[in-house]
Amino acid sequence: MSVRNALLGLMAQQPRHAYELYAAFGALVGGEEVWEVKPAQIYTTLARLEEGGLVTSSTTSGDPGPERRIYALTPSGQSELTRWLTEPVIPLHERDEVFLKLMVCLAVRDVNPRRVLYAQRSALYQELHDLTGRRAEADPHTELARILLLDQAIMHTEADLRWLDMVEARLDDIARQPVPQPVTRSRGRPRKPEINR
Amino acid sequence: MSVRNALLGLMAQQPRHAYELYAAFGALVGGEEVWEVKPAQIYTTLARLEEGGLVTSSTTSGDPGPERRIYALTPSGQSELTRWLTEPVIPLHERDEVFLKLMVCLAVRDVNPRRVLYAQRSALYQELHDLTGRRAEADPHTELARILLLDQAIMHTEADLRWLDMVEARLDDIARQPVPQPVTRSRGRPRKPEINR
DNA sequence: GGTGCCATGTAACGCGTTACATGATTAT
DNA sequence: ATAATCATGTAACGCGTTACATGGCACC
Repeated sequence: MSVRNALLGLMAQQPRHAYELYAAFGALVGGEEVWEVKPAQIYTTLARLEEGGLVTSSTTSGDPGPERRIYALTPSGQSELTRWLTEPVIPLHERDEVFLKLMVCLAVRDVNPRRVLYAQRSALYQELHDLTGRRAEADPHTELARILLLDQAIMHTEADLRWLDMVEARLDDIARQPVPQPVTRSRGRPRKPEINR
Repeated sequence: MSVRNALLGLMAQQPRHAYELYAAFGALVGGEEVWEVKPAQIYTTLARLEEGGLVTSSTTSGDPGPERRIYALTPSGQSELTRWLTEPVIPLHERDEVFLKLMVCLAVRDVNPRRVLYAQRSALYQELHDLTGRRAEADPHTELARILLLDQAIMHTEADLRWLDMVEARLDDIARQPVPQPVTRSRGRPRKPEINR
């Protein structure tokens, strides 16, 4: 979804061909390493956009160079772009993989939840170290995009680490509670099972 | 990816049929409203898991009730589950839609970046208010999953709000800088364009 | 002559979504 | 009766991925 709309923005600047969009996207986000997009995605996305009437393409007999398709926004593509820019993103937190892992651990009692916790924590510390290093190297004058993204990533990672601490504290709490029983599947007409009740 | 693996966990508890997995997933994450999964996803995911040899299904002539397929883990499904639980999640921050919107705004100069900023900020405040309200209502003794997830969401939202403040400060800074020129497409053999250099 | 970037795609798959269809059982 | 929930799926699409294939041009 994001890439699609960013492409609309780059075409709004001026019509471009596919590979140019690929390169421009990399430049927009501050380097291909930061937000990697595969060329294949550009081509398939452009095909869908054209199919949806948001862009049109005109073939140019390359001279010099190979034949290219130049993609340009249609009016509906333009309005789609401003719509995207205007409306806020409803954050889809609440869908976290680490959270799921912990819940599965508590339900399955096959792997110790602390193991998940510790593995995650050390991975996040590693990540934080890496991020702050890259942040320190970035030039505030020429690499605005990279700076903003790294700052955001650092803040999120710190928040994740604090959350892990909180989770561990809660695990300590429930360690002194009775052990939850695994769910038994009912026969015939099963009721909706409730886990860790 | 997450749902797939959580299903493996639920089947590790005991073999289950599709709708039971659907219900168990809802219970696992603390309510369907929290992490909504459509039944269709369960069925298609189970088909892929069986195709991949991670689960097997046995048909039971329902008596009473309709005919069902009971899904159970295979050894390779079991090892896949422990693999997932053991390895940490490398966080894919660095792919944020709001960041992309801001970059597109700066490049396109069609919508004011502050508009994006303010829309996002008020949406996040709204979200934060909503989350803290739900958090206050949750019962720490019976709704562990909901509590953990809400705490996480709250921390992330706060981090996002702080980040928006930082971004605004940086926009103030560059407002006193020379305006970046839009990229012109080169002819013949275009070089990789660099935006907002 | 080879390496590497420019440039264009296709095919197939994974995850998730919406929409649709069908029918059994249970509670009111 | 009828509404809700249980229960099972199919079809088609969107976004993203990996892998593969092809060829031009530039530089060393």
